[in-house]
Amino acid sequence: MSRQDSVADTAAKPTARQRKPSSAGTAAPMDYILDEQVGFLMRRAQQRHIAIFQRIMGDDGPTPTQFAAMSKLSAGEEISQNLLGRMTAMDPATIKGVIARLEERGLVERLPDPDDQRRVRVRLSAKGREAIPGLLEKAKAISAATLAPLSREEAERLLALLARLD
Amino acid sequence: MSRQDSVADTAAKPTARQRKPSSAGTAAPMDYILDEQVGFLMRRAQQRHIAIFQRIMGDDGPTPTQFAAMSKLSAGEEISQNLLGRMTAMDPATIKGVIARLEERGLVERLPDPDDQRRVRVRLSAKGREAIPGLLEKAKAISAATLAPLSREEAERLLALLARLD
DNA sequence: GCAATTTCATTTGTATACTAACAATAATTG
DNA sequence: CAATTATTGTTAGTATACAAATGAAATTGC
Repeated sequence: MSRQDSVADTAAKPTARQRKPSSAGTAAPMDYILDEQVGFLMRRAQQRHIAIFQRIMGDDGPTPTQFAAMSKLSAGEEISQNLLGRMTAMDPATIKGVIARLEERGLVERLPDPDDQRRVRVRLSAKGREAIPGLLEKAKAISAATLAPLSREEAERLLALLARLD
Repeated sequence: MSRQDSVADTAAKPTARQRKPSSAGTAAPMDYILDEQVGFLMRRAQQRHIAIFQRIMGDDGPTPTQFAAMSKLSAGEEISQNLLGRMTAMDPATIKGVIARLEERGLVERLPDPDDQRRVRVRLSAKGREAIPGLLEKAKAISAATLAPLSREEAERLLALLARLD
């Protein structure tokens, strides 16, 4: 059941352009094709990636941002919450929720920083550390599955180009 | 230059970032560098794109998904809400909220479909139609600014590669 | 013609993500 | 040292996103 093909099912979209006979009062269509814009293509590619992520990580697995935080914490050091957010490209408000949910699931611990009363130090719990090897294995499979439509050279080119867009 | 696989296999790995002296009971770090994974790079590129989008559209402008819906509606025809969602890569639950917010702002109208009692037909309002030319102009600027770090050839290559990831 | 299935839209719940405003604490500087 | 500024973390609010469940309406399959 479930798995209602979300968006990708039977194409309601002809690959052809969105042409419209220049009719009376309608605004001129201009030459703007949504489906070819970088933002739209990135959104769709990410939707597919996230679906792959959830399929491989499983229902009780971490979300992409939760895994990103755990991955950075797996280096072993305690990191302040905000710094961890910067390392994983998350806003302070966003990383707060991510860490809260990881803490609820017993995967990370939050400790006061003795040197700075403002800071909260975050680290993996024992349970979190034990989960890391399996998660890394799955994360590699996720990256591979996401890039599967491309050859190795194409994938390398894509990653290089994406890296320049930030 | 063939640096690493990033695709599937566990191969030899030079250039270790994320150093970790193999200490006691900690899990082995493996060769997984978050910052080089396709999902992380796409998330960052999209964050930048959305920031550009908001800057150019302005504070009272549409969001990316709101604009996507308006862009498809600008062809002039009335479309059912779910079909519009498929055309813009949005879940039925997602497109519902997008259309509701556009309706609150008077940019679209929702009408019952006389031929199908289940359907809601959506179309641009007069105010929405008037806004379209300016929005399309800005949308072009947004795509250009997002791709600004790349040459034209690189941008074309990126778009072609992204289009194959969906 | 009618039961089974599918489609459409909605509602609820969870999880990003960002802005803005805020309080507490550190760091800087005059 | 006092005043200013910066950093850290939190809360509230808005807007995607998707899963799952539901009810109503249309199609189909026999």
